[in-house]
Order: sequence, then C-alpha cells, then structure tokens
Amino acid sequence: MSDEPADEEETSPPRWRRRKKARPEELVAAALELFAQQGFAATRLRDVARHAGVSKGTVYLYFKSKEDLLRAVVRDAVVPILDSSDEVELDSDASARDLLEELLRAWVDAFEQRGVTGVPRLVMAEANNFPDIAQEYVNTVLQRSRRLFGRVIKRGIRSGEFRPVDVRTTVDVLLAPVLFAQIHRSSLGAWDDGFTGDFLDAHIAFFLRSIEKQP
Amino acid sequence: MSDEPADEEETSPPRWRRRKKARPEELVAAALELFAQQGFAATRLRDVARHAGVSKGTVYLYFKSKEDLLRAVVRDAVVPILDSSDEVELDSDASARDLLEELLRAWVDAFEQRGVTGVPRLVMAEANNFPDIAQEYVNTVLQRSRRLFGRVIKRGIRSGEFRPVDVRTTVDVLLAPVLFAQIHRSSLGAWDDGFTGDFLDAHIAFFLRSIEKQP
Amino acid sequence: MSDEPADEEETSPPRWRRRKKARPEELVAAALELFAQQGFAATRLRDVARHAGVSKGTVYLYFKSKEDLLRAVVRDAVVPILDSSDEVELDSDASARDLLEELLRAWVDAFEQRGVTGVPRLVMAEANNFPDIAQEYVNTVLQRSRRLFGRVIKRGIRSGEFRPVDVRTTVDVLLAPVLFAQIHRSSLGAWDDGFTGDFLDAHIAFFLRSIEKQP
Amino acid sequence: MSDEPADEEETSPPRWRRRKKARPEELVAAALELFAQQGFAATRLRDVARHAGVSKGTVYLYFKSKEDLLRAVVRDAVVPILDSSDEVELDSDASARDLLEELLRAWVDAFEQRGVTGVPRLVMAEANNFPDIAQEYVNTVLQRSRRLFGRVIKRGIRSGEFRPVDVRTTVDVLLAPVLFAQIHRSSLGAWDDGFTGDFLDAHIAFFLRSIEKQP
DNA sequence: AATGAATGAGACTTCATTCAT
DNA sequence: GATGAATGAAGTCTCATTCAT
Repeated sequence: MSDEPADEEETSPPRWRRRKKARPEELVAAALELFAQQGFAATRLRDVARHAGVSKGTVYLYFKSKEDLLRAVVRDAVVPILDSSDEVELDSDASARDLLEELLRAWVDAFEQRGVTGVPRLVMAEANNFPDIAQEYVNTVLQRSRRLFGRVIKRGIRSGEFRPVDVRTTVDVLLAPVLFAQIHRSSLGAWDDGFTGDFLDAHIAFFLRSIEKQP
Repeated sequence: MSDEPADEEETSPPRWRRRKKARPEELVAAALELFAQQGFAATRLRDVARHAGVSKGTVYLYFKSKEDLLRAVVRDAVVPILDSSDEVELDSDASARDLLEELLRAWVDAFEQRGVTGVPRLVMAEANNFPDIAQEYVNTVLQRSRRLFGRVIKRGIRSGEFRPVDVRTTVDVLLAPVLFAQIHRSSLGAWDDGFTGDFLDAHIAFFLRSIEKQP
Repeated sequence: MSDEPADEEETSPPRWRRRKKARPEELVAAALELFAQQGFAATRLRDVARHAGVSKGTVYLYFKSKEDLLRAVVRDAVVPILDSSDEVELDSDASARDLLEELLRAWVDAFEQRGVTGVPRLVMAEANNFPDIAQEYVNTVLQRSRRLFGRVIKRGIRSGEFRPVDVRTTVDVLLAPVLFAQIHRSSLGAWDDGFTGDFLDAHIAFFLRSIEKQP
Repeated sequence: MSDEPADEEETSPPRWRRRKKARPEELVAAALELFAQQGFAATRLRDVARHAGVSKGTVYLYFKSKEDLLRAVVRDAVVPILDSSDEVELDSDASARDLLEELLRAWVDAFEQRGVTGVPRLVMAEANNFPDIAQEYVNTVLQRSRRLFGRVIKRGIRSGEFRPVDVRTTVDVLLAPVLFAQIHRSSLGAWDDGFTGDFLDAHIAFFLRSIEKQP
C-alpha cells in the first residue's frame, strides 16, 4: 500500500538524503524561528531554507508558498499545546485553586518547551494581513484557552472556593498577563527585563487573592 | 480692485499647495495608520503618500527613509501621552485607589484619542529589526509608565491604603493587562471580541481588591 | 533698444539681488566645475545651483534644461580660447619654430587660466549622448586648432625651416599629446603624476627635432 | 544511440538555460559595450541585461551592484593585454627600434581585437567617481605600460641606438598620442576623422626620428 | 526675479517563485 | 527528490523639472 521503495540503502552514494518525512518539520521549525525573530516579511525564504539545511527550491516541494509556510508554522506550533491541556483538566480532582495554578504554569511551560513563545506575537503582527490565520488562531488558542480556564473557574465557583464572578471576563483577566508576557518576551524582552520571573507568581497570587472567598 | 479673481475664466485649482509645516504631521499620521494596520514591511510608501494626499517623492522631502518615517511615527505617537500623565499625578490629592484608577483610565483614553492604539503592537512586531526604536520605546513608555504608577502604588502603601507589596512586580501586574488589551485590539480584535469593554473594569476591580488592605 | 528698467536702485530692501547679467555666467562656471569633476549624469542640478549661490528653480530661468546648461558650458568654455589664438598668429613674424612653441604654450595656458581643463574630458565622455555638442566641439576646437597650427607648420615648410611633411597628419601628431595631457590631468591626474610638468617641454622638443631640417 | 532528440514532439525551447560559467563573461561584455558607448550613469542595467540576453535579476546573481559590474569590466578588459605584452619583449632580440614599433602596434591591436578601445575613456570619465578603479587602472595599465616601454627605450640607449634621454618623460611622450587616439576614437571618432590610420605611423616615425642617433 | 515644495518617471535592487538540470 | 540559476514583479529612493508663492 506504499509506493516507496523498501528501504534500499545501497548503491551510489546519494548526493542528498531522502528525508521525505522529516523535511516539513525541519522547515517549519526553521521558519518558526526566523518568522518569530524578524517577522514574516523581513524573513527571506532563502534563509529559512539554509536554516533547515536545504535549498530554496526544496521549500516549494512541501509548501506551495511562503504564506502557506506561515500557516503551517502557526498551526503546528500551537495546536498540540491545547490538546494536552484539555486532558490535564479532565483527569484532575485537585482544588480549583491548585488546578488553576497548575494548568496556567503548564500552559506557559508548554510554549516554552516547544520553543513557540514567539508565535503569539507573530500572529498578532500579521493578523490583518492573513485573516484566516488570525481566525484560526482565535479559534484554536484563545477560545480553547478560555473554555479550558473557564471550566476551572466555574468549578471553583461551584465548589464555593471562588466568588461568583462573570466567567467570561474573569478568564480574560486571568489570561491577558500571561499572553502579554509571552509577547513582551519575544519582542522587547531584549531591552526590558520586566514581565518575567516572579511576574507570573505575582500575577497568580493577585488573581487568586481576588477571586477566592475570604474566610 | 480686489485682487481675488471674482470668477475668472475657470481657473482650475492648483495641482498642489505648499504646506511645509503641515506635511510632516500628515505623513506621520498616514504612516501610523498603515503601519499599525499592515505592519512596517507590508506597507508601501506609495500608499502612505497617497493616504496623506501627496506624491511619492514628497515623503522624502521630510523623511530620509522609510525607516526614518517609522522612527517618527513611534516617537510622535507616544511621547506626548506620558507627558500629560506625569502632571496629573502631581496635582492630585485623591486617595491612592482613586488616583490609580483615574490615571489608568486616562492612560488608556490618551492612546485612544490620539489614535495610536496600534503603536505598541507595531513596536513589538519590529523590535528585533529596529533595536534603537525598541530601546527608545522601552525608555519612554515602559519605564516612564512604571515610574508613574509605581509612585502611585508607593503612595498607597505609605498611606496605609495598600498592602506592602513589591512595587516593581506589582506595577507590571497592573500594566500587563492594559498593554495586552491594546495589542489585542489592534490585531486580533477584528476576530475576537475579548479583552474589551468591561475587561478593563474587571481588571481594575481585581487588582484593587488584591492590593487593598482588608477592613 | 532694451526693455529693462533703467537701473533703479531704490525702495524696499530687495530680498534677492537682481543680477540678470551675472547669473548665467555664474551658473555656467559652477556647472563647469561640477560637470568636469563628476561628469554630467553624476552631477545634480541642485548642487550646481547651490554652488552658484542660487536655488534650483533659478537655473531654469536661464537654461531650459540640464542638457541646455551642458551646451552652454561647452560653448562658453572653449570658444574664446581659439579666438585669441587666431590673432596671435597673424601678428607675429617670429620663426615658425618659435611661433609654434609660443602658440602651443599659449594654448595650454589659456585652458589653464580659464579653468576649463576639464572640458575636453567632459565632451569626450558625453559625446555619444549629445551628438550635437560633440559636433560643435569638433568644429570649434579640433578643426580650428588644426587650421591654426596647420598654418604655422605650412609657414615653416614654406620658409624652409621644416621638412615637407603631410600637414594634416602632422598637426594631429602635434596636438594629440597636449589634448591627452589635459584629459589625463582632470581624470587620472590625482592618481598618476605622469604627463605633467616637463612632459610638454619634452614633447615640443621631440616634435621640433623631428620636423626641423637638419643643418 | 545519440542523446540528441532527433525531432521530438516539438518541445518548445526552454525559456532559459543554465550557463553559470558563461554568464559573467557575457554580462561583462555587454556592460563593456554599453558603458563605453554611453558612459556608466547613462547606461541602464536593464539594457545591459537585455544585451546579454538575460533578465534584470540575473545580473545580480553575478555582480552585487552596478558599480561592481563596472569594476569587473575595467579589470577584465585591460589586464590580459599587458600580460601578453610582457612576454613579447622578453623573447625578442630585435633592434630596439623594431621592438618598439612592434610592441606599440601590438599594444594598439590588442585593445582593438579585444574590443576594449572604449575602456580608457570610460575609466577617465568615471575616475573621480570611483577612485579605486582609477587607482587600479593607473597601476595595471599606465604603470605597467611605462615599465614595458621604458625597458625597450633603456635597451635602445644601452645599445647605442637611441640618444640618452630621460626615460620616464620619454615614455610618456611615446604613449600619450596612442592613448589619446584610443580615447578620441571611442568618443569624437564619429564626428572627426583625425587621429586614425596613418596618424599612428606618423607618430612612430616622428618619435623614432627624434630618439635615434643620427648617423 | 527668485524660491523651494511638490511632482512623477524611472533607476537600482530584492526576493518569492519557477523550472532546467 | 533536490538543486539553484533564472525570472520579473514590485519595492525604495533619486532627481530633473514644474509651479504656487
């Protein structure tokens, strides 16, 4: 059911490697790094190719345009993060407070570990030029994040841990600082050392202090 | 013997007028709008010129390059805002709580009224490509904002209204949601209706509830 | 026979001077200097104007285009030189040898003193782009020079001082080194110290030694 | 078993072919022709490209700027000529007189055959705008020529054929007319028929007559 | 007469994309 | 599959020329 030759190592030393599967990922990774650093327009496809160790033409074997590559970058970078988040919440039976903190930190770490901290800024920078990407990002990241943390907050309210707040607005209050920290870090971070380190701790502390019922 | 031609043989309106003083502002305004909308690279100078009602060449009478125009946009857009903020705080003898809220709302309104909500996103998008602009923005906006609101928080602590918090971190907690709302609004705002309207109210309420001493 | 107002000094302090007569000369002088230095295309009209102490627009009061200015430069720079040369020869009754040397040195000095050494190179550089200028230069400079020195050589032959040579070719042999020295000086002169100083002496000596009858 | 398609189903000729090796030479040749004809500034890169049968962008695959192309033109055009000249002199045991004439004619022919007669004028026209090109030209052409013909003259002096002259100055006297003829030909040549044909003969005759000892 | 702001054609150059190899 | 030479549209910027002042 596959038409690819069965792994023959053999014969003449191949001038280039056959990496049908790995190529797209490597290209997306290279593109992610450069797009996030310099922006979409300022990044030359030649540099993406070089970064991935291939030549310019090769990019077009896997992506039909630079824009298409951007699409792939955003999609690949961001979807898996929330997939895992969804599961965490389901399995847990911690207190709402602990769950909230755990999920938020996991969420931040996930961006970190996947090296996609730069993506939110990239998406925001290009939102007006690529509406479909913006729309997709809103759907897959913002909305899903809101639902995820909204469920946690609702759980807290239901259990009596949290005050009865407006969930929709409160979720935004919870998420905005985290999103901003990501954007800041990948842009002005080099020139400004705010919004890092214990900023997150402080934000969580402030947030919890406000939402929790006083004893 | 008036020298204004009563209604001569249909003198066609002059092809252009001299507006040496007004031009730079008009150009910066046009550039601001387009840069903020599409980003720096995606904006063609031709469109900026057209938007300002002049021809391509005219831009170069006032700015020596596209980059120079960007610099002017960022500088002009942002400096005046904080100038006024500084004064407000000095004159007031309101409670720290009221002052904080007033200043924050004034700050937000100032961006709004000057039509420069898009600048923060623009600066963040291009920070890595124009380090000096990033640096200047950090100095004139972030640092000054921190100092301004830092003073207010310190005042609240001194007066006993606020808990004794770490000012530097707390200021960031206060500002991050506001900054994010600006960025969001000028980018994903068209596809996502979060972080607007009572988001600011909620944030202020949450923040104050956390920082104020309980009775 | 002139429609220009008769020299009224008078009234309001003139913001600019009325220099109707001097202007064209000053402009031509400025253009000469810059064209000769940088070439026609590389010279900006703005610089010519500034050099002459006027503004860009003023150039167009006296010359209808940049090309027209070039034409004036070439014409003005070169015609007077040969006018004076013609007279010298007529009045003299020196030996052909002395006359030849005197005229040649006078000719070189004339270019020098009028500061138009750069013109030959300018004309040659632009000959193919401005055929009419080339044609005029050939007529007014090359041909007239040939006639002038041709007459001297003929006189020398007639008087028995010089061998009977082909005048047309011999004139070219006489002139070529001088013309080259001018061109060289205004171009490679800054990087090469040849073709100057006693080069002219040596050339004249060589030339005379060849053309003079041996005793 | 020839691999040339006999007459396949009318494959339309490829839109372009890869000629990585040949391109630079073709471009330099095209640029030489146009630069020499119209000058550097007046020549549009588009025309150079068209002349070489490629598109605009291709020029930039091989030269990083128009100026770089000019550099290549000057260098390629001129260096090989003197390389061959050097050898000629070494091998010969002709009389100084014959050697001198032979080398001079060979020198002239070399420019002719390589089609680079226009280069001296080009270099002189642009000397002030591109000092490094001027310097290189002086070093590789003027100085080497002086050395070459200086050796021949010295040989003639040593052998008693020539009078003891100042070599440096004499070389210039020998070369100036030849250099001028080249410049003249590629500029005013179309409007003036001097300095061609037997001009060179006459110059050589005059020069030799002056430098040779009388019997 | 003089100015210089404004124009707009056109130059050089870049770079996403194609395609011969 | 892979390459990179070649393309050409499109961008930034310059500058001769015009014209309101």
